[in-house]
Amino acid sequence: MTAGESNGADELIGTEAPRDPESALARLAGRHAAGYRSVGVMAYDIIREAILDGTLPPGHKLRQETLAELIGVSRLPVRSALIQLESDGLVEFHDRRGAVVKSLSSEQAREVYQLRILLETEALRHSMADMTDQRLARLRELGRTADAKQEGGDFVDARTAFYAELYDAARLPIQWELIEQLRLKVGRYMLGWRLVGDDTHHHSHDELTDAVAAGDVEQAVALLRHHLEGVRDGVLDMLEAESLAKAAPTRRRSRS
Amino acid sequence: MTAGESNGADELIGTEAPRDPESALARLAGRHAAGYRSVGVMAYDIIREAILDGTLPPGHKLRQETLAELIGVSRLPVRSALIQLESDGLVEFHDRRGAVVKSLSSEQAREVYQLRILLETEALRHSMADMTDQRLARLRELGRTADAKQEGGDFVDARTAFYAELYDAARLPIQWELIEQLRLKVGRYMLGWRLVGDDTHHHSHDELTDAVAAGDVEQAVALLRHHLEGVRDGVLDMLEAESLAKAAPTRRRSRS
DNA sequence: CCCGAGATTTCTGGATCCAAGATGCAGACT
DNA sequence: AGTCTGCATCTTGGATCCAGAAATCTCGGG
Repeated sequence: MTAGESNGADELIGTEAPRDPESALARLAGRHAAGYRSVGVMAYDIIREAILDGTLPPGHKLRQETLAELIGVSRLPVRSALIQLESDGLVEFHDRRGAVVKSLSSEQAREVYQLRILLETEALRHSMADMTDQRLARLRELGRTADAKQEGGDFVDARTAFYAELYDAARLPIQWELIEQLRLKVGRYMLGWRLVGDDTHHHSHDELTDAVAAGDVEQAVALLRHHLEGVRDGVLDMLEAESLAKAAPTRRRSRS
Repeated sequence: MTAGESNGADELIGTEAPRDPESALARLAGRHAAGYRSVGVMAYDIIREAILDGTLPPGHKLRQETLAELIGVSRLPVRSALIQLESDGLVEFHDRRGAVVKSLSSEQAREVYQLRILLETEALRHSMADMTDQRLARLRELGRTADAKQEGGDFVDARTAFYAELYDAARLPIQWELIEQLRLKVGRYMLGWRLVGDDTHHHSHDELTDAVAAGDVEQAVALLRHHLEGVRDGVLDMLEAESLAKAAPTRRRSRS
């Protein structure tokens, strides 16, 4: 690609199809432009978001130089960010050959959801023991928001807010941290979930809130488990589709 | 026991009392001197080990310059190491004021062990479903080693090896990763555990191996849970003692 | 004698520069 | 003609250098 067109490309791309990571990441960088204490965490946020929303697909090579100039900083904060992302399990370092976006195998996805079910149902049990009306009201609100946003960019954020509120009553910060880690690992694939999810789950957050409000622990746990299993299956389908697409890649037509 | 005797207690804890982190860390650096692909991971290993064996106590300020020249490298790989250690939950960054060794509150310790019980008993159940004689033999060996080493530097390593072998049959790499994270958080306090641990636990690994060999899942799970609860109580006592010691600090003699 | 404001000093965070290793291509040899 | 080896280039990893912010120390005032 010629350098002269990259300026215009930024203008043109308004659709949600991040064809080339270059311009898409530049837009992300623009949104995150101001108000950061250190550019290191800014770089971290930008790259993390880019991985999570699919701008940087699994397997993508992450060249420090490119990322640095796209974000508008030096290579050093990029390196910091990549190190953090490695600890988060989102990228993978190959010894002297740089970092790539980690991809998730079906087995790993299965294990992640197995663990999420284990940890989140446990958190739910603890949380329901200390539920307050006030919290319940907030939960209701957040649940409706999460159910409403079946798609869109802040789709994942809405869910995160709901579960954060739900489990927060348990006052188990380390457990929540682990849950967040696990959610992060599958976050990139949750975006495509609505593509395969059926209507069964469309009100799951509200239903769950009902069970919590009623104090029916077993029902709530069952709903949560069922919900997670549903999402898991969706993610597995997504992974399946993706591996198929990789096996038979779409033909790319040469540009004019 | 009075706080004034805490000096003597330090003698008990270790063969060598790491009075000043300087020289102790320099020795550590010497042991790790050679055979690393990158000095960044070397710095990580050294600092991590220093935190885990108590050379760098909780609350200690980690000045990059000092660490760098002690290890014998530049500040940059030290920064990388600190970032990784932050993700591991071992150090904590204060915005523009550098990093300190994270300390563990009683509540956090309790939560860690609650989670370890949850995750490890689950791993044990899965593991026992796929146990082989070969693995059992190795387990027996490692268990005896772990039981034998009630003290010493590689005390934690022996236990890690045992549990790694025990849970490995389950083929749950992510779950093991989480368990390792949790063990890391309390690793620094496990060193002092034997001081308060009673004889009840001295053969716990061997007993556990027996139950696993017998295929008695519930018995094995009960033993594991009991063992972890015992360690937890020891760690809590240790934390209690440490907070007392902090409240009544050792008298400081003026330097020459 | 104590408290506060300012200056100094120290330390972190970022940028630029340098060296070492890996990849890929081209040429030569079998 | 195919393959192996050597060279050029690219990219990461590390070191030194620079700027900004925070803590401390000191001096002056109350």
